[in-house]
Amino acid sequence: MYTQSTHTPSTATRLQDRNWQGSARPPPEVRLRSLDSFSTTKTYCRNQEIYGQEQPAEAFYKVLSGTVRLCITRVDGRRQIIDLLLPDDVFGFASRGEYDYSAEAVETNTRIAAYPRRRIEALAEGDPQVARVLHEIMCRCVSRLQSQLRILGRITAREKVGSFLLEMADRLSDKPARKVILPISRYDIADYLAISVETVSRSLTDLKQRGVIALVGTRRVKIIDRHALEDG
Amino acid sequence: MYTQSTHTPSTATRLQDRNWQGSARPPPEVRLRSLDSFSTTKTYCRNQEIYGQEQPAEAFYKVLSGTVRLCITRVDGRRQIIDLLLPDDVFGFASRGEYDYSAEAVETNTRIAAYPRRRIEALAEGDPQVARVLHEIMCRCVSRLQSQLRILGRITAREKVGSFLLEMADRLSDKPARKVILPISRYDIADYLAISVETVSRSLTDLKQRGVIALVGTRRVKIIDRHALEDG
DNA sequence: CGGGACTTTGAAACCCTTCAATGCCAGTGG
DNA sequence: CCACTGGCATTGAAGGGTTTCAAAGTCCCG
Repeated sequence: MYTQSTHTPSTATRLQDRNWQGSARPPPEVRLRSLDSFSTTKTYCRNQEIYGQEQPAEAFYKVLSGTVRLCITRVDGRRQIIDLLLPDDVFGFASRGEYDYSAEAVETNTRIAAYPRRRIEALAEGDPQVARVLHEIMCRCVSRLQSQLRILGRITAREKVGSFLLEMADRLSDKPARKVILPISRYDIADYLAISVETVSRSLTDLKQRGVIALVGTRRVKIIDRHALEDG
Repeated sequence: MYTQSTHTPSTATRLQDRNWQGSARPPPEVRLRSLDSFSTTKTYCRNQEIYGQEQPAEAFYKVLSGTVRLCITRVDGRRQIIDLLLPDDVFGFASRGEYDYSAEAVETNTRIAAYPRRRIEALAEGDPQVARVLHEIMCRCVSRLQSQLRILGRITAREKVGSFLLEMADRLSDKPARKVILPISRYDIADYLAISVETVSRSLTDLKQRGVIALVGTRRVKIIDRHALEDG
């Protein structure tokens, strides 16, 4: 089902490897090599569950490569994607001891690092740097969820799809990019934006015909008129 | 415009005053009286701004009484409410040093405690308990935003309004309550659920006529059929 | 080369938005 | 005391966007 490997220094991954933001005085770069000795890396298959809803929350996870979706399935069978995790994103927070949503790998060869919650939290008790990094990670998570709320709050499907494309372009690249390779299918986009698959497809076709974007195949998107995407 | 008062022991408020959740071993109750000596309490008027978008993020805030909305106004003039803060909720996190949204008091006599960010973060550096509480607060924030995403992800307006009523009932009371007093107007509900005011009104009327809820005046809602509200 | 999943397109029904008007209520001033 | 005003809430009707159902087209992988 999956391959598992203990962490090795050469493939070192850190829970967070960036500057301490949100603080007025920019502190030195925080490298938490100490955390990596606790992490375990697994490779997941397409659609494979990383953890299930209502399972005890025993670890934080960080996406090394690939994409992860947090979902919930309603009683009527409809699926909702609550969050989409890209490389370097951290997930697995739970405020009640168990996960509120299930986490699934989107594609085969999705590599995930798992950090045992208790050990990390115990570490944070003693090491302010660890606590600080945890805090920044949470801030990023909040920021990501707020962005998604802003997208879901838009009125028309074209606006939602347009904002989604921009969001992906920004998150998948360090600089403002003109080309995006969509990490998920139309179905996933639909469940992420709370619109039907057909509407997703029609919106993309619409944006293409308006000359706002260009499509190469189904996953490759070129952003031609960024301003039009922002306004809807 | 507002009244300001330094903190006094008699009206002691804590940044967080609950058990450490999300951990396997339940630790003793955490009372952070030390943080309160740094907090400043202000009373805000109806629609008064607590902080503005893109202002430097200099403090965390906790709602003591009343309601706060985090909003953004689009270029087309439409307003979106990204988050709704009720008593005991903490807000004001920023991942880039400045606030992403503006915060406004909903009603007159909204009391807010402000905790200077730098001092709290400095405290957290030295006191693991502070860091721990900060972490739990962030978890609650993430949980709240995910709930809102779940609501915005529903299809029909009736489902959205129904979920919103349940959410308010759960958040405004410790136990599952049958009666809710809505803290915000129809306009605010509309901007929070990303539907028009008229649709909010029609949805409520619809739910009333189906016997799912009862309305006393415009703000008082009695939940009659909780199950129907959950399913939509 | 075939099967299956994914994507696109069409048409009808439905829901929501928009525009418009009315109703309601509290606060204010005559 | 009453009329008036402004903000909020409700209701109606028309138009437009989205969902749903259906079908065809495309891509990928075994």
